[in-house]
Amino acid sequence: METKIHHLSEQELIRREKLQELKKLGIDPYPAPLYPVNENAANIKAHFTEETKEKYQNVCLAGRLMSMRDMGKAGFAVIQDSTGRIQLYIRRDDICPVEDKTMYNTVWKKLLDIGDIIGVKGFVFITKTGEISIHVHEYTLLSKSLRPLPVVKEKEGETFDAVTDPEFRYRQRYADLIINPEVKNTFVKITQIKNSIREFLNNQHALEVDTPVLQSIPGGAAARPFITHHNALDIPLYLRIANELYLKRLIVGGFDWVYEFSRNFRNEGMDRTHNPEFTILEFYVAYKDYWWMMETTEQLLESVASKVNNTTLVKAGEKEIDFKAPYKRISIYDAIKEHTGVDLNDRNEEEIREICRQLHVDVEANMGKGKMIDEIFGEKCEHHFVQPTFITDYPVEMSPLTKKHRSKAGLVERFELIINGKEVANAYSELNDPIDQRERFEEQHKLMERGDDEAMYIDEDFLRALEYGMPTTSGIGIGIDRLCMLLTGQASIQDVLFFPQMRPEKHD
RNA sequence: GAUUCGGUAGCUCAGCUGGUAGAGCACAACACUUUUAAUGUUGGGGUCCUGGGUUCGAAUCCCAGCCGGAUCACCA
Repeated sequence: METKIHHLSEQELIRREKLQELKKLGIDPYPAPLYPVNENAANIKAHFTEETKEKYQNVCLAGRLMSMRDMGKAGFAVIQDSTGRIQLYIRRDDICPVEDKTMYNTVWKKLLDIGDIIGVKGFVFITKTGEISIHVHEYTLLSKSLRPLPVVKEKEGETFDAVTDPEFRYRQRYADLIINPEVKNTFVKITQIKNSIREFLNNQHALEVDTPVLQSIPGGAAARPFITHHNALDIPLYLRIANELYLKRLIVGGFDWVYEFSRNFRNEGMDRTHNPEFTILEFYVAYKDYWWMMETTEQLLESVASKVNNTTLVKAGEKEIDFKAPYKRISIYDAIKEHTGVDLNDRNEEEIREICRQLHVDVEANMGKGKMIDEIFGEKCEHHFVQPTFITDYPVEMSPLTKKHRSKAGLVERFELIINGKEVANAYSELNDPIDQRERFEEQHKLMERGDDEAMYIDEDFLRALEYGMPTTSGIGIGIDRLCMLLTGQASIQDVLFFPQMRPEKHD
């Protein structure tokens, strides 16, 4: 295990020597007993005053040493616990009231390092310069750190030597979290967002469920799956690209409202808004349609935004986005008309192909009508929608799981929610006609035979479920990572995932 | 996948038209009992991403590769 020992830097070697010194002094650098913490940094800083100081005569807290300033027979240090940072004041003669000054002169001043985790007991006071601090009368080493922690300094809100290298931050998120406190805040907020969504849904008596991640037919979306193999069954299995078909089976089974935070896996490119695994919240509600779903969606998002940010406004670069309901609704044809001047109503495939040529939208020869319309929208319209906007009534060819529009031929009852030029949600009135569904699957199957590797498989079991009868249902998928990016002001999906996918590091 | 920018000490970075590597912090030593980017003095620390090439000589120029970011393409 120590084959790398000769690659250690000077500072790492010194820390290992200190480790041995500590052991020689009878100090266990990784002690087993619990440490009786009774306070934390944020709490003390929020509540300590001259009036309340009696309550802070005997505090015990633990954290990571972030800076040390020795001044001879006394010194200051800063520890960071899960709530924040607080200063310590430590004096030799408090720590070592007797002749032997080892615990101060040797252990504290020489053998402890930035990055070590220690526990302290003492009382809270305010220094001459007004800093709430802990006057330490006893400390305990709780974990020795062997790797130098990048030191980030700060003065009057200005940060010095911040570690900004994205590679360092994503590969060593543990270190990123220690030294960049705002990163931690982002992830705490992400959990608040998810909790707040759960609260909204649970208040409406929705049921949170779990459905299979390993699926023998990867359905519910058009995407390339990851494939794996089950040894005992000797069958291929796919990591799910969506959970839609399973949630609909549960609607068939008699639940009125089910939801799941679905970790999905898609074997596709990666960039600022795509990670191979990502999270979609899907929910399905019986006896509703996509108009109802638009209202519910805008209520949900307004409620979540105002709960986690105390405002419905968020900044996205230069732009300001308002999550306050209601959101603009526009059909995809009207959106295209608005931004290109072209009316696509009643146009056939060849006419649309010609329009694409005129608009300089690149289309392939094998693209059908629906796909070309989607291309025009994506290229000419989508980026214009900065404020939350529902784009409605998509062409049927793009939507094999969606109910046909109640009054517009060739279209389906579907909407996408666009925010800041990106799709955040996709919803529809669910197709519940088993015969129509079978035909749509068969069309997909033909596409697959023509080589479309994102076409859907025919899922016989799902069809069997629909044949028992599924109520009219509306369902939605909300891209949680993208929503979190918006609500936390992060520009990259890597900043809302603790451990974004990276190429493996080479260790020699 | 394409284009582009980057990779130098533990961290942040400098290093020009080629001449054998530098700062601040961190680290080590000494001093200092209310400091706070603590301070003062002294010192140690480098596979300049990797491999080739050009050259008397390469961190620097050229080629290939690895890793990362950004933009584009595909997608959510």
